[in-house]
Amino acid sequence: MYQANGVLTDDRAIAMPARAGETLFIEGEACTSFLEIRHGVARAVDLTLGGERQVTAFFFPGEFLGLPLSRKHRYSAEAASDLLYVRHSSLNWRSGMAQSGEAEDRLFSAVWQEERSFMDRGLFIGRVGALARMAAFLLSSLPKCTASAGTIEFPLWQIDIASYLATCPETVCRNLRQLREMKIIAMPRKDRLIVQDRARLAVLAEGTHE
Amino acid sequence: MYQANGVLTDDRAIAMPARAGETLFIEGEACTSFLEIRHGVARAVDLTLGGERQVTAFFFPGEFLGLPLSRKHRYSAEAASDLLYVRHSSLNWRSGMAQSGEAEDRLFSAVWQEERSFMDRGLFIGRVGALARMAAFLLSSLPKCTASAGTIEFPLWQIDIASYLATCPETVCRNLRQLREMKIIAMPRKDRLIVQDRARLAVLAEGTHE
DNA sequence: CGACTATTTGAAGGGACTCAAGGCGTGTGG
DNA sequence: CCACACGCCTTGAGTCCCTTCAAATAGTCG
Repeated sequence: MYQANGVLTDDRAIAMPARAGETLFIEGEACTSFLEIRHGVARAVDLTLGGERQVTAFFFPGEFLGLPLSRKHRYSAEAASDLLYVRHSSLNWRSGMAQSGEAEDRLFSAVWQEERSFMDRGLFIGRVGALARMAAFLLSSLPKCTASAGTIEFPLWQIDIASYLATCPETVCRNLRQLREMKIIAMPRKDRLIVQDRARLAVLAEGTHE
Repeated sequence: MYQANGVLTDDRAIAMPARAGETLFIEGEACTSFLEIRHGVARAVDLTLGGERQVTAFFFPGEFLGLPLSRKHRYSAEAASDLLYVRHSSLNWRSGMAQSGEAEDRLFSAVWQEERSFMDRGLFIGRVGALARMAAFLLSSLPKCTASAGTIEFPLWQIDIASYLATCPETVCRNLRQLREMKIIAMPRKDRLIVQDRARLAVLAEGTHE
């Protein structure tokens, strides 16, 4: 089924479906496989000892998660929306390591993409003001979503966005409403989004400092 | 100077000094080398388009940063304190990739450590309450610092901590004072720290929920 | 000794969280 | 097919924590 030169990009692999909320893998579990998102969004979840739950990253179509950097999974992953994903064998990952050149570069670029996903969250939350955080998040995430004719599929629950942006669901709701009233975005459906004024969204993302 | 089996752990490598504030490498620069911290603390810095500056990670003795996952450095790094570090060649990194077994595991564990550093920031900032963020940060960072007889070297500027924890310097100062007044920590000098009540520090890190 | 930066402390104001209640959508069972 | 239950979204009001602004002190380097 798999070929060495297709470790990360075997289009013939069969995509598996998952319903929103379904668990994909659990922290501590053996790292026998890693995932590639084909459609929908997955979320990385971290539980602190006190029982607090945080969404630490979102993974969009084309992105990888659960890469076998260690023997056990380093975080838990769930379907944030209905999902299509491919489960790749970690064995092929290791064999691809032995190769050099293009195959090696693809592996590293996948690792960097995963690392970047976690790094981004810090950059978003680090901004002053909940609206700036929301704007920065949208600006960065929307290009990764599947879109058609300007309408972007954005199948995230506000509860997940709130946990990800370290705010409360009410604030997320109010911020989205404000962006709509400012004619910066439009939401024809709950899971559809249109960016009407990308420039002003970028200004908001920079924070309220001026 | 370097040997293949010592790609990441060549103790004979000569440690270079750097003064606090000195730039180690810059985002976008070619990835010809990566760094290992021997003494002191380094910081990863990210500049947004609006000129905002964020400290996105700290790197403590024994940790690696600037790993050559891509051709160009993915973030900037500076000395957060006076520093001793080793500059490793990225060429040796690539050669170590070809090996299997223990050498390969060490490489992956270095990558995971770097990724974890960025992930941790999100987990800290994600907590409710500035005191909880500070407590969680201390609890996680202090074991990585060099210590002797219970006194921990903690050479971080409060301004850096504030940027890292997405708060203002005044709040960092007030939180540290509060921790001192609660007899949870002591600071015999500005860059020295003693944990007097680790258990209560852990309670605070869980947040003010109950 | 003097300039600069970091830390400390105080006061005031605002933004986000909490609490509470109602509306909406989806899926289930009768 | 309809009624109901459940969870998510929405909206409002009040409170508190953190930020901002301001000023004084401590520390560092020349």
